Amino acid sequence: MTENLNISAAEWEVMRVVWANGETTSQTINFILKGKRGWSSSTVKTLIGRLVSKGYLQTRKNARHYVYSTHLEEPESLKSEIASLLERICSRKIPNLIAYLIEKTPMIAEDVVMLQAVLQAKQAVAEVPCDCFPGQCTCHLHSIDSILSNYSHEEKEHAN
Amino acid sequence: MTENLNISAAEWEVMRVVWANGETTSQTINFILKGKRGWSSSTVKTLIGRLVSKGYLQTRKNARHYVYSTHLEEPESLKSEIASLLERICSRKIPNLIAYLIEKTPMIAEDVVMLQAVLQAKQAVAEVPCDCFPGQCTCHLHSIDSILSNYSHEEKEHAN
DNA sequence: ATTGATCGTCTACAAATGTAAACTATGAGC
DNA sequence: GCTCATAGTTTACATTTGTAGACGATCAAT
Repeated sequence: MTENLNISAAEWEVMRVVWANGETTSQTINFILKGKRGWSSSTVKTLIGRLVSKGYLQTRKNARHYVYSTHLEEPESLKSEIASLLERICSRKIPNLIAYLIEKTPMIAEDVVMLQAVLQAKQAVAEVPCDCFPGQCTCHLHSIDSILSNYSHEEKEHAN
Repeated sequence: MTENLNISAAEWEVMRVVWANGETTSQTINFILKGKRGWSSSTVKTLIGRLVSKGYLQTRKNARHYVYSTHLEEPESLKSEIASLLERICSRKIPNLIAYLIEKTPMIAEDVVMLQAVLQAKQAVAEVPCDCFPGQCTCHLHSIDSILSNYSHEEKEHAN
């Protein structure tokens, strides 16, 4: 479901236009991104081209010219990006990050209620395993020093 | 507080080691990342060097060699990364993303309680403004078509 | 003092990304 | 049918990133 996309930041700007407008002409994309980012039409053409070749945009010939559309969903794509980011920290710390997001995101009462409901339904587990590689998280720190002292004299030569 | 970092994915691996271990020798970083990513010591050296020149790692000469440390905090750095990501969607949709994170993140009862408390304290606002550039979000979609029809005949020549 | 291991700096190079010009094909207006 | 504007394709080029070898300095052991 949340497979690895690779949509660069600049390409994402193009995707947003297509997500917001559905079938979209390059003229529209151009107009919007010239306004938002000051990009020349060449730049936008390149980005569209790359998205097409990556398979993230589809083209359909509409009379004279192409119309672009996408099979990707915006929310799914963002989830995929977020998921990659979250791999950067210990999974045990994710709830703290969520707390931070709740605090810093402005939201209306409905949103708060909705989140309360989600939390209400949340099934807790007995323990969340630390999924970090030893030495990259304090959960596992203990092992590192001892391992290191053995290491120094065996693999050094090949370490070069 | 959450200023723009630019720590690449590979560099982040090095930062994690320093965050987990505090003052760290290159030997330790090397050992851990050779294990986790199979990187040669050259690769790790380059990454350390880049982090030092970007000012994210500090060096201290400890007798024979350097010891690396950082002034950045891991949670702050991740917040900064997340914040940049969230600029990719309409701020009105962030609560949905938070809901998704709550659902998909495994957590213990304590975490759930903690989040409930945070939500309890959450101050809702009357309305969250859509901060998207017109044409990149359905909130503002209405304006685009009309703007576009005017556009076609004035700026086209310069748009080339 | 010489030698070798260690580790920091310099150089290298391919791939991805941001940005854009040049070229080309084609439909629309004259 | 000819010309021009529009928009897709190709080529270009600097920067960042991932990955690593070569070079150089220095401490430790002999």
